Amino acid sequence: MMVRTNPELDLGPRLERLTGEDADCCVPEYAALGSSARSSKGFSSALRRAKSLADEHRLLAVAGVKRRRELCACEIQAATGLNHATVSHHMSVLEGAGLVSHRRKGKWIYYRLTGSPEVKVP
Amino acid sequence: MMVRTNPELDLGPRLERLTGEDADCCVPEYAALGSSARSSKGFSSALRRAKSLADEHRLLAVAGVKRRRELCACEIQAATGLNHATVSHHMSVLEGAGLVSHRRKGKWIYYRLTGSPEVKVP
DNA sequence: TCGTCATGTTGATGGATATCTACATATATT
DNA sequence: AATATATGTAGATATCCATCAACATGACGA
Repeated sequence: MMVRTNPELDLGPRLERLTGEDADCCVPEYAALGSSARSSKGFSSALRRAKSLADEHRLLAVAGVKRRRELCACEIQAATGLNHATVSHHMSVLEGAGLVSHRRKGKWIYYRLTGSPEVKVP
Repeated sequence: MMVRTNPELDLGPRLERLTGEDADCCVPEYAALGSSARSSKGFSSALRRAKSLADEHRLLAVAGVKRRRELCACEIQAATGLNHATVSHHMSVLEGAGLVSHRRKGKWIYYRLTGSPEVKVP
């Protein structure tokens, strides 16, 4: 049986270090990786977008707006079955994350997508 | 000044009904919209993916794995600064959402992405 | 201007979850 | 076998947040 590792899994220097004399992989280098990724362009934005979609009712609201192009708050309330106060809260979260915007038409406030409702890891 | 609404905002029958004699927009139709979107293909999957990315440390772990192609648990621990038990919990959440998989190599367990780490609203 | 409808805001609360400690399991080394 | 390292699991706790009732605001019509 081959001992050789799958070349696709070969990570070069790091894996060599891991399989070499010093097997300690928890080096300070990875703390830097963390802070670099955390401060990368779009990290906090992606986090807020993910948080805003990480709720069943908010995801439902966004899915509904995506289908109908725009929905007023009371339509979203009917679609979700929630109290109007809760809908208002959810929509402000989505708007704060930049996923939806609103316009007023008389008594109604219509929400629509500001762009493609998706989250990409930076 | 034109009273006509922006044609891009014209929603046809629904908007006509809204501006017509019957201004009630909270019709049962929208409850059906909700249940249809909720049961649509990929809704629960998208929800779990969004939930799994809606945490700073999990998003950081995924971003790190995306950059390095794979990371072992202790490297993720170093990158996040968390307790190892917390890292283990987070990685099982990500794996449960189908975002990462793992392989064992000796004492270490390496995590990698199963695909593109993103969330799309169905 | 008064009443009604649609929506936003505030405050309280229950439930979800991120986190850690302590213990258990797996692998490798001596 | 015994020890050390890496990781998983269980339970406890603290924090976050979704939800609603109550009140406030804004718009329209009588």
